Amino acid sequence: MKIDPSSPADLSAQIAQAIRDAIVNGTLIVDERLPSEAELAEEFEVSRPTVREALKRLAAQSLIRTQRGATGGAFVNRLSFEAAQPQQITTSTLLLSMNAVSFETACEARYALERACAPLSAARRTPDHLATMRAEIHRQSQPGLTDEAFCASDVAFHRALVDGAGNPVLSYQLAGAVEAMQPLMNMITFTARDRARIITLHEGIANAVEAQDGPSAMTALTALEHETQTLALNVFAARARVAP
Amino acid sequence: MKIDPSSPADLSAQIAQAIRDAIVNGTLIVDERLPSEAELAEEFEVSRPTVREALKRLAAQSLIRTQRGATGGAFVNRLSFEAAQPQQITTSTLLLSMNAVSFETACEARYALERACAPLSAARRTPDHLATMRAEIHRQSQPGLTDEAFCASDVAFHRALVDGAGNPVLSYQLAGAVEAMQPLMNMITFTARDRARIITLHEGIANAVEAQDGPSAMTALTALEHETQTLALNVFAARARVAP
DNA sequence: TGCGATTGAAATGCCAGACATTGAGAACCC
DNA sequence: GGGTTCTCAATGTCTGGCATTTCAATCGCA
Repeated sequence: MKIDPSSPADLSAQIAQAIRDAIVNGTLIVDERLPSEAELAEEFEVSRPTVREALKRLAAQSLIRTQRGATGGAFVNRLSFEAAQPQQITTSTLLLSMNAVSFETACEARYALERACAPLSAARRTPDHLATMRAEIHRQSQPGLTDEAFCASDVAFHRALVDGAGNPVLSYQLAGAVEAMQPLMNMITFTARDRARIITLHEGIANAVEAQDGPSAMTALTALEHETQTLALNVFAARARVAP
Repeated sequence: MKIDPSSPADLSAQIAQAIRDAIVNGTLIVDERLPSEAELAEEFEVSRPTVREALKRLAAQSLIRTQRGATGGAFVNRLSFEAAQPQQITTSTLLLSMNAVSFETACEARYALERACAPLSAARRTPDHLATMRAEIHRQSQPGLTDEAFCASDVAFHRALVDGAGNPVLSYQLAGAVEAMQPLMNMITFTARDRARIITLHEGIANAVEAQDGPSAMTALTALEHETQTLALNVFAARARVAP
């Protein structure tokens, strides 16, 4: 592992990249302890603060964890889906908000991905997943629910659907798309009639998944997408008329 | 923005989180300049190295960029799909390798997601996307191609398919899944007959997309998934017999 | 001999101060 | 007016040090 002191890039960035490469290509394995900060500083011929900046970069990506004390140090982290999830959601949220991604585009992507899960979820869902879906539908029909709570329940419902596919890779990818859309969804106010229609569609999805009928689930998801798109269109149009 | 000096978490992690929150909730907007390191140090009542560690954490996630010189400083980055892509791929790759995700699971997820893109891509693909797909098919049929090059071309083919959907959110999510699988795919050696079958299936996909026939594209993708799974199964079984 | 308390060492977390380098604008000279 | 130099603020880096945490070895005592 070597770095180029004359490169225009920061030394800490180069060091971080060198260690990252070592982790990705398997030179450093999970739970292995890295040399101490002082040793790394000597190896790369830089000072300790520079090494520390590099290690913080890696810690920000959950690639390493640090432990204090005599047997402490920096250890290669086993990157878990749970640990990677929040970062992916933050990134996805910012991508949507900073790139002026339209509601339409985000919504289309989300439902396209969900339809991909539907057949698998229909085939493999456990009673647990079904119970969660039914519970969230019930919550959504409670009167007096705020729009935020309604959206949160909606997310929980869809996550149960996705998790039902029993494929962690799918769950991971989908969670980013679904959760990242929540800020956009929260911009919508739902009337009682809107909610009723959505709940009916949710019930259709739950029924299809319970009957292990993948195609029906996909059809119901398409209907829900159409409903959501129409709803958003109306809300945004109304808002444009009031405050142009 | 305040931090808790008595918290068990690192000060630099707390500071990074505080700034991250400010970016996500819109308190800090794109291209806005953060206070200088010295000012941040004073505001949070910590030293400058601590502030720097926090900033490096954010830089590692491409949330900020720094510029030297008199008018320099740290600026909120416009997070682009292009900048987020490499990080997502690194994370996905490590998730697969560190969590012993089976080839079967990863492959299933990948093709499920691609099938989600197929109808959109069939409807919207441009001549450019079609040309790329045809070009990659042609490359794959070259004799003497290494397995790595064949896989790389395979990835390029599928990326063209996904990009054809014209939805950046989908492209972003899919790129992670497709690219992260490359190391797994590279473990497979392809015989000439394997390649011929794959190329035939690729041609079927390209034809369906050209004819704007979404359902056929999905069917062809399913066939390709089945082919890939069978192939992998045989390769791994053979390997297990040779070196148990 | 056995066990608890003490101490030592190693590591990270944090700080103060300083110097080097960079880059943009201001001031200056021709 | 145009090019050149100067200035200065900001980041990048280093030195040295202290604080804190944690484990392990050692010591003391029963």
